[in-house]
Amino acid sequence: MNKTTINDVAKYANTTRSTVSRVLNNSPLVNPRTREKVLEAIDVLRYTPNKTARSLKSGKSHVLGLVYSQQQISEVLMNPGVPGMIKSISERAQSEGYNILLITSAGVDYKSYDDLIMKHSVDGFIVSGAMIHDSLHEVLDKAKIPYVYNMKYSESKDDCYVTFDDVEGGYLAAKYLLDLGHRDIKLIVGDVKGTVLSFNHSRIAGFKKALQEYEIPFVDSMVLRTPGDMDSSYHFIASLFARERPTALLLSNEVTSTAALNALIDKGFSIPDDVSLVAFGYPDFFRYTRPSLTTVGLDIVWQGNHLVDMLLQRINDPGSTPAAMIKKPELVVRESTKKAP
Amino acid sequence: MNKTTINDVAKYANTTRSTVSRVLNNSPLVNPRTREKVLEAIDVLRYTPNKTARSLKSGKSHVLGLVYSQQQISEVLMNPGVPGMIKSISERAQSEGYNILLITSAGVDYKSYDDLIMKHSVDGFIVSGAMIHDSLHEVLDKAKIPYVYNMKYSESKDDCYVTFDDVEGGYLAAKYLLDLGHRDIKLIVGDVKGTVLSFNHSRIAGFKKALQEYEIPFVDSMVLRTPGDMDSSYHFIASLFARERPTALLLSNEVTSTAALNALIDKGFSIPDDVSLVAFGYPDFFRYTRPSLTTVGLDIVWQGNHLVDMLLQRINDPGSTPAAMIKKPELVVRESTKKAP
DNA sequence: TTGAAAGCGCTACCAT
DNA sequence: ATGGTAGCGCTTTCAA
Repeated sequence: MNKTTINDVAKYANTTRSTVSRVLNNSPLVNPRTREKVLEAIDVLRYTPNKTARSLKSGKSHVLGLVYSQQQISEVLMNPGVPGMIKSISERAQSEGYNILLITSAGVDYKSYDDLIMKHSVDGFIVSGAMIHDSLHEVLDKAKIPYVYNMKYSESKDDCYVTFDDVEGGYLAAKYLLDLGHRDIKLIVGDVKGTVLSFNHSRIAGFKKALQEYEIPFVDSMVLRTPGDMDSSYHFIASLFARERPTALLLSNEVTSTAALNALIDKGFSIPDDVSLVAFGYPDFFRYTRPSLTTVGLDIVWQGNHLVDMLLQRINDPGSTPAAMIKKPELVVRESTKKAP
Repeated sequence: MNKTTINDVAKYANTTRSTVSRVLNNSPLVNPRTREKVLEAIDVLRYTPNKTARSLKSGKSHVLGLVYSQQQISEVLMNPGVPGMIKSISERAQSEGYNILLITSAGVDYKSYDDLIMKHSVDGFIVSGAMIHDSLHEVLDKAKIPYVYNMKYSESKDDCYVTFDDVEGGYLAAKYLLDLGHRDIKLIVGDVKGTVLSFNHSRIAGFKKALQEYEIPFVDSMVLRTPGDMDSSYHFIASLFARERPTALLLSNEVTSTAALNALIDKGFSIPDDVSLVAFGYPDFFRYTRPSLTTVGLDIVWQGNHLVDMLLQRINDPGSTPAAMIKKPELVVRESTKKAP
């Protein structure tokens, strides 16, 4: 450990802690000559201020907690979109003078999670949570710790989140397929502990809206649920196509999309000749599958950056409730879609 | 912020900080009745100890820094293996009572990096670095901050790292292809700022060893360098096959492998009928390509766990230099390899 | 312009 | 078994 403290610097520069501290904090209340001496001392002694002491004094850690729910971490961290978000969050945070503490144990047991939150080691949380413990926001609110979500999580009006317009996303995708003449379309959504997540509800709504424009009645069997992991999804799609022959699939995430693609290829279906595929997710990922997939692209870099910005706003101006940010997704047409057969 | 401090608890329980502290730290030197009262106070007041204060006192932050070099972060964080490693590192660390601080700015400029290191906010570093600043370990050694690498980085004997036996990996892959009758094999390695990384040197050595067993002379053109990003690699492979027709490729990472796979498919080559492919990397990733790829699998979960363990050993027993850990990779045969045409 | 001193929340040593 | 107190390294009044 570098045991050089502010006192060592003061001694070397023939002054006191107070003055050194002023130099460190760019106070104008210090004689240029003294400042010189102090800076020299800092340089010679290779002194750097102890961040922990500063945190204790200021009550701010300049650390942001990035929370992944347990169920997310198992599948989703493998997900190509997540590292991109981690990267954008981390880099934005660092450019603002904050570090990222990665928290992946959330939800394992509630108590440990609570503990972690309450130890004051972070100034706020970015919660990336499909199925975060329900009372999480109560705990956070009670503790007055700022937080932001990557999706609309509760129905509470003053929720802070940065996410995408999934109604629009579902609409865009469905309309595109309908335009191509598809009529037997399945929307495949992830099933998390028996629940359909809010963004999937939105996509379903967008899907219905498009159907309505085409005066096609919605029937329940147009929306199918599958567990989120690769193998389950694979078998789900394979057995679906053993029974039925929809002409187009709307896939709600990267894992399901990959699984569907593989299952269809393995069963001898041709994409897009037999089936058209549209995937929701990280825009670039599906450039690198073969065939490349038409994608409702979610701009994860934008999301990561704004999650940080919004959280910092809440931290710097406690009590403020920044308005949720919602971005329209963009349809990227690639090789996996064509006119209905 | 939860402003409840140890003093509040002491007051509520009609005792002093000292006693509360003893209860918190499970000291036996406290009357059961008093302990009860204190615990009740803690419960009622929803008190949790301030981690920052503890860190200041103890000099330990219970935080581990996970450093990604700038050049890695741009491509490699997108890489499916990296999230797996983050996950395993993070979970192991948490189970040992440590948190992970994600540092992705390393190398942007050396000064900021140095700063970060010196602020004492972490107890040690896990450095995942292809091209970490050369003098990094000098800085760390001078500051007496423990660290571990995910690869053999310097030639120094007492280097701490957890990595894979890449000589064996190169050997396994080459031997397997030679056994299948391949004679025109190219080993494609990433070129990082004009340098071939040590693990690739090892793979080349393993490759040569296998050739030797088959009494095939090694020629330089058997090893080819490509920049690490997806698009460059793609064009590199495409133009290679415009000129030559090797019957087998050894691909040194996930990005290059994906690029090669796509380039070959797009140019109309059949895998494995025209070309056999062997990829180095995260074992599961190449299960999900089509065709799935024969892989020299690197057990990233093992690596992540042991990086944490080794770092904690250095932290808990300063001055100790745990022996490097090296695991033999495993060859997973899948669809991308067959007898030479 | 500078220094002295208090205190952030906690632990640990020394009394009692 | 318990309380008083010093001090971790820093910032920030308040005085000088």
